[in-house]
Amino acid sequence: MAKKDNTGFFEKVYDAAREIPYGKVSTYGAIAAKIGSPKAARMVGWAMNGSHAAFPPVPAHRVVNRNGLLTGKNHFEYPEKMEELLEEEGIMVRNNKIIDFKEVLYVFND
DNA sequence: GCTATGACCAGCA
DNA sequence: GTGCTGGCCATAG
Repeated sequence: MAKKDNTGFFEKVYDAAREIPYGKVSTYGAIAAKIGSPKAARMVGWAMNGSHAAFPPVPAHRVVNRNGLLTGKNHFEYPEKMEELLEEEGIMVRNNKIIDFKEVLYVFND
């Protein structure tokens, strides 16, 4: 808390995404649940759609779907950019999917 | 104010 | 086990 009123839902998503530490990933549902809307997972994805305009930058490459699949890789500068970033952080990616997903999955603390 | 969309999730055939 | 449909919340037009 101790946070001023953000622009809205979007800023909350950005803030949650920035909470993800290096070498870790998270899911849309987890972020949505953290901000108080476990059903707004879709909105989370859409929020990330404008994450490129957010500052500080949001590590959207650390945000994947429930299956650990790089669903939003298509929205990056180029599709393989997401995989590169993940592998750069020590996260193994195979066929657009994160290996040992549960091991690199970051859990938010309330 | 209503309709359409969105990088999802869960249930059902 | 795989594929698809519905629902869910919030923003933009």
